Amino acid sequence: MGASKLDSFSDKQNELASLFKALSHPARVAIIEYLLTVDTCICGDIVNELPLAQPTVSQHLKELKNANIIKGTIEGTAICYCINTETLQKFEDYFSAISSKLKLKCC
Amino acid sequence: MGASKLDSFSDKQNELASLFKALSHPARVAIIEYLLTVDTCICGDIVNELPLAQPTVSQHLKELKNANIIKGTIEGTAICYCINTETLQKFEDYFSAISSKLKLKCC
DNA sequence: TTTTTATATTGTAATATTGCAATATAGAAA
DNA sequence: TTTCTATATTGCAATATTACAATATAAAAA
Repeated sequence: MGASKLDSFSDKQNELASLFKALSHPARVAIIEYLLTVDTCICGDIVNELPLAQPTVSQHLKELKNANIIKGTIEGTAICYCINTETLQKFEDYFSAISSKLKLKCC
Repeated sequence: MGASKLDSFSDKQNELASLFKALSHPARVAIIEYLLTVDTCICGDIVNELPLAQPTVSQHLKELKNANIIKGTIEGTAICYCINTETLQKFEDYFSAISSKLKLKCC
């Protein structure tokens, strides 16, 4: 015991939980917010923005990429990261649907 | 080492990460979705809805309560749970702000 | 009071996450 | 080619999460 019983839940619930998990660390929130402050995709720089060592940042970037929250395209030696708009849209859609449902009831 | 370096990030980033962490498990997503399917607050029942033992569900409910995502009011022997609309609104606001920012740039 | 019912807490084992030094990889510059 | 520069991978220690049996708590019913 100790591991999550993922099989017991629906694919959608697992997918959503994975998306939230990808944002459940302040470093990864910071990465998203940094990508939002710059006008274009950014090559490099992310390591210098965070108070973490390069392998740690690389690991966080990998998790965000695996969750499809950011995209990374190779640009010579560097890698150009940017936010995956479609995935962010999923979050917005999910919470706006919840919000609509909540407005229909009283508590 | 191994623990998160929470001190290195802003309060807002830590707060957001905590909110996402609260939703980063399929059982907790399932709890939220169950609370959304019923018209009013629900007393009990949640344990029967999930494929997990009572102490495990209780622990997940505690995490959602600590994150202010759900509210629980004592109703005799039972406890009446419902979604905390204000916190859910925070999520919606956050992602709709991100969405607006994303529309202003091209990638 | 005793019993039942609903939920919380404690303790603990299994597993996952976090962070980073060391090292690997691979394209660009010299 | 060799060196530099940017990023990824590996390995491992510290810590956190998940799940649940056992137990505790506390109000309601008998």
